[in-house]
Amino acid sequence: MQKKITFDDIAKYTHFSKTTISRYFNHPETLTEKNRAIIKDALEKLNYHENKLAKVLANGKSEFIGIIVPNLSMHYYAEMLSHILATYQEFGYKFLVFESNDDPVMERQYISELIAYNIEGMIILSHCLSSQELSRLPIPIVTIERESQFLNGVTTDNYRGALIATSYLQSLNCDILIHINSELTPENPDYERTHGFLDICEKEHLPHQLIAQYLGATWDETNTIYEDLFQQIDTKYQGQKKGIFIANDTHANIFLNIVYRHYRNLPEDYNIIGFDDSSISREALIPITTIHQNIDTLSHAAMELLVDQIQNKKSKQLIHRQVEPSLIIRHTTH
Amino acid sequence: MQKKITFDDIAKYTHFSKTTISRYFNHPETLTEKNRAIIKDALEKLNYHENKLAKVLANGKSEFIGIIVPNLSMHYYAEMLSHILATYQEFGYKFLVFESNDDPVMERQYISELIAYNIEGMIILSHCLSSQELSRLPIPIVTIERESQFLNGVTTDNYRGALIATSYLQSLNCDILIHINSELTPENPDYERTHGFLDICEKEHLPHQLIAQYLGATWDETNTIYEDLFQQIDTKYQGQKKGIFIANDTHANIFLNIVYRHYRNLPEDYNIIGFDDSSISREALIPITTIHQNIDTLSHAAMELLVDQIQNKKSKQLIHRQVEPSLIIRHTTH
DNA sequence: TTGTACGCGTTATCAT
DNA sequence: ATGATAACGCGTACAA
Repeated sequence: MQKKITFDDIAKYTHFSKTTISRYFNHPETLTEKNRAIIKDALEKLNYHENKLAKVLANGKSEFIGIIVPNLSMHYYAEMLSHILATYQEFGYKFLVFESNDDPVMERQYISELIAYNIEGMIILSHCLSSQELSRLPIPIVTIERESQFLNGVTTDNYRGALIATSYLQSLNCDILIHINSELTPENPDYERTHGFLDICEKEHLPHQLIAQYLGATWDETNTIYEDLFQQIDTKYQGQKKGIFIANDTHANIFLNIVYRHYRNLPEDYNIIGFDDSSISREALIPITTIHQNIDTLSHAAMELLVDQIQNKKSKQLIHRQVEPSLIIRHTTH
Repeated sequence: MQKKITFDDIAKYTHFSKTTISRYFNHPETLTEKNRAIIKDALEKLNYHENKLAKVLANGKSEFIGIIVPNLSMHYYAEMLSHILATYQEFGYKFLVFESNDDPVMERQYISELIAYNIEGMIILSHCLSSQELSRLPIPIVTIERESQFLNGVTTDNYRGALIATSYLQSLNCDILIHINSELTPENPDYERTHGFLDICEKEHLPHQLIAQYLGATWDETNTIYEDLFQQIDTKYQGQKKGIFIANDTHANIFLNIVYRHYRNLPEDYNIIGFDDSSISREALIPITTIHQNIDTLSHAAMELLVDQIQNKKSKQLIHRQVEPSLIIRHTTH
């Protein structure tokens, strides 16, 4: 492994000074064309590779952004990370990635590691540290789809999504509208799905039931819970046309499979609608009608917000951006 | 945003020299307990945060590892990334992540960015650059489950996995054994699944068919192709007990859904076995029998290999580690 | 046990 | 248009 080539080497080789070499990269206009060519040549001959760390130390801009996701086993987060990484093309920021696994202690450690590397900003998707705590950190932060009272953040307009889902079920002339979700507090953006469902049902006086309860932490547990829920719903609303709006696509898929296993079919009186438009909704046994979350727009908006904060160090005003969801009609609604 | 505190500030505050402050972190034994306390105190009072970039510049160890995945939409890669990130706890390395999306031009750019940040090593899961090209880079590299002729790498023992799958189907007294996979070249580790299948079938004189063809690039395309394949298989082997070993769980799930939609059931004479033990195999309509790839072991082995290379700069000998797969019997085999 | 002086590879300021 | 010199924040001989 040959010794690393530095500006000094190039300088000696070309009989210029280090400064001129630096300028070659940062202000090439100020060099004569001839000298530019000479330097270009030397760079190739000596096989120079830039050292960004030295650059960072000298000018302070690391071009790093830290990102903390709760996990990568849920496609939702994996897909979000994927879109965030893709913004490299547009913004040039590199990403240092950590998985929090809902451990606040580890998350704090990750954050201090990140800060030690002079990251210019952070994107938080995990839920285990409050926005209040995070807001005290000395770097720009943007959250995605999480509690964000004290921080800039982007979320899907979940309230609107719930409205779209519910009124679509209504338009299908369902006899009973059911929403299944976890018990949530209003700070959580997901709560707006429940909120929207209830609002429209009450305003329009639609027969409805809200099932808000613990829905399991593992797939098996969730499956068991939904089997139970299915029994309840199936007997309670026998013969009625049911419109079931479920918290997310993963759960909708579980429910769909249970119904299908029971009836060897999805009966006409079952209408299921999920949320997220994640891959499972497309790849399910019967492609699932769902509310599309524009993950691409979400992640791009997050990066825009963050880059803005990084560049204009001012921005006292909190910004919360909402992204419009849309209805994807597939085959679990008739 | 207050000015950043440095060793100099701490030094002035405590009337020690910078060196002593440095030693506080790197060789605390050499300080008296009393002085350690004084410094500790000052660090807190002034709210010091370490600057790892400066440290890296001074001592050359960035504690960065670069990692390039093909994408994160396939759970396989997302899960692998997840396990690799988790090794932070054991090895302390931070990860700079890029998604190649099978673009060799971008991948080369990512790599030079990574090298510019003095990464100590790289883990490659993407397929678009040959191990020969990669082996010319001036940093330690380990590959996971890909062509690795000129580089250290870890793979699942796919040959063994195919043997296990096939002989399990044989033990079920199938009349015909079928393997569905893409057309692969022998350098690709996945080829060993086909290789193993053929070997055992021929050695034991088992009736078999190999379907090796293009299987689609999008989910829709793949689905269409498998619908076609199902028609062929279903008519050709009517009444026979079929043992179908499919390239991976995602495809196995697609095939399962097609069969189920057709028969509203999985008939006794259909035996399906996937590969990977990815989440979809557990969460399918009927949990899918599959070959377990130990992703945890794979990623850990990869990190061990890499850390080894980083520490002992020698290692001329190429190392290829194979990880044992195992059979997970679920409900698509009878 | 502690301090001095220099190096790591850039950028920035001020000259020329 | 180009150069000399001093940062950036920390590690490490070597000296004391």
